[in-house]
Amino acid sequence: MEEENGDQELLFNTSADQSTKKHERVIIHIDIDCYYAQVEMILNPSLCGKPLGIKQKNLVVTCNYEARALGVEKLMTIKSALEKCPSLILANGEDLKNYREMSEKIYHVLQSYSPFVEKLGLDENFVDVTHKIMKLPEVQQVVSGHTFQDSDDICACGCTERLAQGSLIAQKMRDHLRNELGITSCAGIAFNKLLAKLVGTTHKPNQQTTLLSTSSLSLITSLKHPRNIPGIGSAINRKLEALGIDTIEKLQSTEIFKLTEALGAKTANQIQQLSFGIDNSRVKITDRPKSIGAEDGFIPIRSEVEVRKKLMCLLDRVLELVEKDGRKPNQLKLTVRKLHPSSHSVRESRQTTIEYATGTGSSTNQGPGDEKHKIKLMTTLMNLFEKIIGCDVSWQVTLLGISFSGYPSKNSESPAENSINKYFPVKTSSSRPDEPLPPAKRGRFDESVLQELPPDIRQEVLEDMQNQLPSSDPQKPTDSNCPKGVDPLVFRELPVEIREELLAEERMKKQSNIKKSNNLLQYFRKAS
DNA sequence: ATGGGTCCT
DNA sequence: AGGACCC
Repeated sequence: MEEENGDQELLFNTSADQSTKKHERVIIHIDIDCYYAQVEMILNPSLCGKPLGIKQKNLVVTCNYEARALGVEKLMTIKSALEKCPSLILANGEDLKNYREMSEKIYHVLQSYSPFVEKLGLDENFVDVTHKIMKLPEVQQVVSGHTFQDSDDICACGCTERLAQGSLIAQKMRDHLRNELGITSCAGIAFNKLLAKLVGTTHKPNQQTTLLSTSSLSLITSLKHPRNIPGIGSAINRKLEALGIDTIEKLQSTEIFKLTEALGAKTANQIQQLSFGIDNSRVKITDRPKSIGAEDGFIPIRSEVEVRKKLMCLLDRVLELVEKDGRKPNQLKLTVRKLHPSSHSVRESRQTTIEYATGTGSSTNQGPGDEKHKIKLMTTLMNLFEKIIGCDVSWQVTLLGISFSGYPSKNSESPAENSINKYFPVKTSSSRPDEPLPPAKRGRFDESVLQELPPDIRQEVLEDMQNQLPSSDPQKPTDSNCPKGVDPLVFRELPVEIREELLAEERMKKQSNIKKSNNLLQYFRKAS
């Protein structure tokens, strides 16, 4: 069972730094260049070559590179953008329909390279292509595109070749997007999601960059400020600043208990790992949306008549999306932004269960049939509105949002005999509860098998694989999984990379019945 | 901010 | 239901 690479890698797992299975995965992050602007230029090619800004309300939310060359920046107000660049052409980007459509086309192109595609917003995708990496007869280490900070040393785990191959796949993806959709993009290639995303931004636009594993600390510390790490937002940043932590290095070296005090154990560990470039989170296949909604912000309104009008408009927009989706939601949420007398605004929401009448298999199309339905929904929305406004005497509302959720989950309760087991009958949980899959076989499956499956079953299988693979599972929280035989108090005080290393070894031991422990763990064992 | 989304508490 | 994060 452990044919090729199993034994020898495990037996010579000596270096604390570049060891065995550290960089198993190959992750590609694809980021479309100035997304909204590109879509508008494709829809209206006469805009090409001219400075173009996309506006929402009184903001330029993004702009093309011609506009950037003239000083326009993202999130400028319309006013200051036009002062900077009087020749700026503006397109309204409040209706996301066209952007959603192109986003789905992009997703489908990427899916043709790997089933493991995760969307982040409308213009970014992570793709896990680990299973596409081949053992090549000859050493092939030509990287397509840029390499981040070329360095001579080669990681012992063999990831250099894998990442080089990943860069070739990324190049093919980007060529495909360009040729089929006319879309230019950037790509980052690395062994985890964090680093793939970060390295992709080092050469923009329309370029790609590969991070070799030996440069990962260099990349992450080049960000300088913790706030620049995806996953560290404004709230965490405020707390870090209260601790005087304003560089990545300080975040790396802060005692974990200090971070835990301020942020809780889970977040503390997560962000300290991020500060070392460690990110074990999986690429999660993006399935159908869990919520479908629409919002509109506006100058303050004060009457229920106006609220009703706004809600009718929003409801029409969101019902169109829900109808297109085809599923029947059973939850309806209203969110309201109230302008508080004091000056700043507050969002509140109320949710309720509904019976959604139109949709799926019904014979009614967009007809008078669902007028009654809309009226019912309007009634429940106004009831929710009252719950929020309630006793307020002179309220002012500056935003309304409607969102439908609670869609049926495909994986309903008893898949017992019918689905996965039919295709993989022998080795599911029943026969040998504690026997893990051989490491060499994990993550490598014959895709032709997948192609044969009915689409719904295929999705189920892929999700199942993702959920079962221990190799790339997010780290379990903290001290509770201190390795066996190690003093938890000692464990807790160790630097995060060492803890990571110990936990990785612990996981490997559980997976395969390794006999010799020529590794870090033994040094931390209590004498027995 | 804008108009969306996700997940965690 | 709110709050954090992402774009």
